[in-house]
Amino acid sequence: MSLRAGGSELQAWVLADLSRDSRVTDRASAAERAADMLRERMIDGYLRPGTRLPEDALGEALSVSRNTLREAFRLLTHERLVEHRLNRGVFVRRLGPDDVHDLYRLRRLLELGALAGAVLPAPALDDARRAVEAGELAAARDDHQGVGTSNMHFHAAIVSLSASRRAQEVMRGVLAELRLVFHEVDDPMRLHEPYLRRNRELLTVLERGDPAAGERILGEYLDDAEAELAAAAELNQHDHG
Amino acid sequence: MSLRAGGSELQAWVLADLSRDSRVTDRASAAERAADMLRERMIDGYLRPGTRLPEDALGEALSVSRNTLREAFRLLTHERLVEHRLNRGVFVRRLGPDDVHDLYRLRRLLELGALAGAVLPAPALDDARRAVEAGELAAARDDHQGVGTSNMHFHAAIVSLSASRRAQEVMRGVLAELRLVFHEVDDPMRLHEPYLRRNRELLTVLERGDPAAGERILGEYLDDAEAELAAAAELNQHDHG
DNA sequence: GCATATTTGTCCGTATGTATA
DNA sequence: CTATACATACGGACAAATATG
Repeated sequence: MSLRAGGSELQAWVLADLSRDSRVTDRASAAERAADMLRERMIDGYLRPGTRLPEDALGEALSVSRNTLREAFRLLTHERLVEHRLNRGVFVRRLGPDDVHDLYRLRRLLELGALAGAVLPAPALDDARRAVEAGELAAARDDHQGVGTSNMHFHAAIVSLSASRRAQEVMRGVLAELRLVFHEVDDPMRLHEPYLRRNRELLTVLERGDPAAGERILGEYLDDAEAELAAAAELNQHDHG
Repeated sequence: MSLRAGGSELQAWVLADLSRDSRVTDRASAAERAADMLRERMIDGYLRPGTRLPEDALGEALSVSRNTLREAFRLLTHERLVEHRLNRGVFVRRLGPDDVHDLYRLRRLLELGALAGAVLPAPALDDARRAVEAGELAAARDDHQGVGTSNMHFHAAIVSLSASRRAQEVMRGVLAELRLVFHEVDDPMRLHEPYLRRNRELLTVLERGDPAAGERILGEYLDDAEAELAAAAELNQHDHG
């Protein structure tokens, strides 16, 4: 069984055991749990940009009512992970080059600002080091997903040098949006792999307590990554309208 | 009639003609309109921090169903303007000193970063100039509310130098949260008035194309404002538990 | 500590408006 | 223009949790 839906296909196995995704099962409301499950599927690439999310099929798969699912959609809409087309339904967002440029302008404020204001050495560098090591390990195992994830963690750790919870939360949102573009790139490994060396290099100068050198390295990384992702977004836009 | 609610009192006149607040009546959904009205009441200080927002009474006052109002609550929760206590209801948020410090760390990233990356002169400086002039006019008229509002607009204009839509949106959220603290200060005029001169000064050096001097002035402003608001938040926390 | 009243959390059925075929 | 499909919003129902006396 596969649910044809608006041009993109929603494979049944994506929905398979969506209802028992027992990470947060308690504490949060039903809507938040539903949003958590959908967010995870988007972040790990199973729900690709452009996919339509029909209320009835998803509600059934998640074992929640339509109202509850709509609440989950609202949450995801505000995270910009899905978009609401008037009277047409909810779709996984597809980012264009403009979005990529905007996201990277914000990343520069967050990451370079956090670096400039950091007092080194900081506890957050431990998180950064762990992320670098995890990335190198994942690359050795040819684990594309893992390389991407630890790259995200590394840059999230950079922002946490700012010691602002809200800044970290904004960064989480930025990275979640960017994930949507990562999955449009044909070879994610080729995208992330060259950055492993730079992350290591950046970590080294930060541990040496040299934020100025860090800003230079980070700035170059952001420029390159922005260009590559913008190209991917451009390409994808022409492919699928 | 006054609705006793959990310790804070929800005066009837606050709700009086909440339903015909005819600014955005079309285009937006009922939930968004309801959220707009509530947000406005919080921003202009009629709904004070700690106030409980009962679904029943508010739904009636806003002429929306409970489901729609709950959706409005969700929007405001995401903006951190209200907080949801499970099975206890929704309350206007009360910020502590920690929140103030966190918000100012984020402001520094956004505002100082925007300044550092700005190419001057920029179109956004027009917005900044208008805000400065509006602030001086409001002060001359002893319009406290107006002074505060134009100060917000001025700093929003600073961030828009970053040319990032998302950064501006984050800044809007930050300023909305800070409003909640402004209303805890006994004399809002005393809070904002000394900053009028600094805003004018900052505008001048920016128009001269000197971002470095701007960063110094802005940095001092942020330090002073943070200290004052943190003190206000501290005081308030002890008053109302 | 207990019983009652109130409020919230969740879900359903339905009526209305709007876009698309 | 009609018909269909869908989103939007409403009102009601019931269980669960909480506040009140």
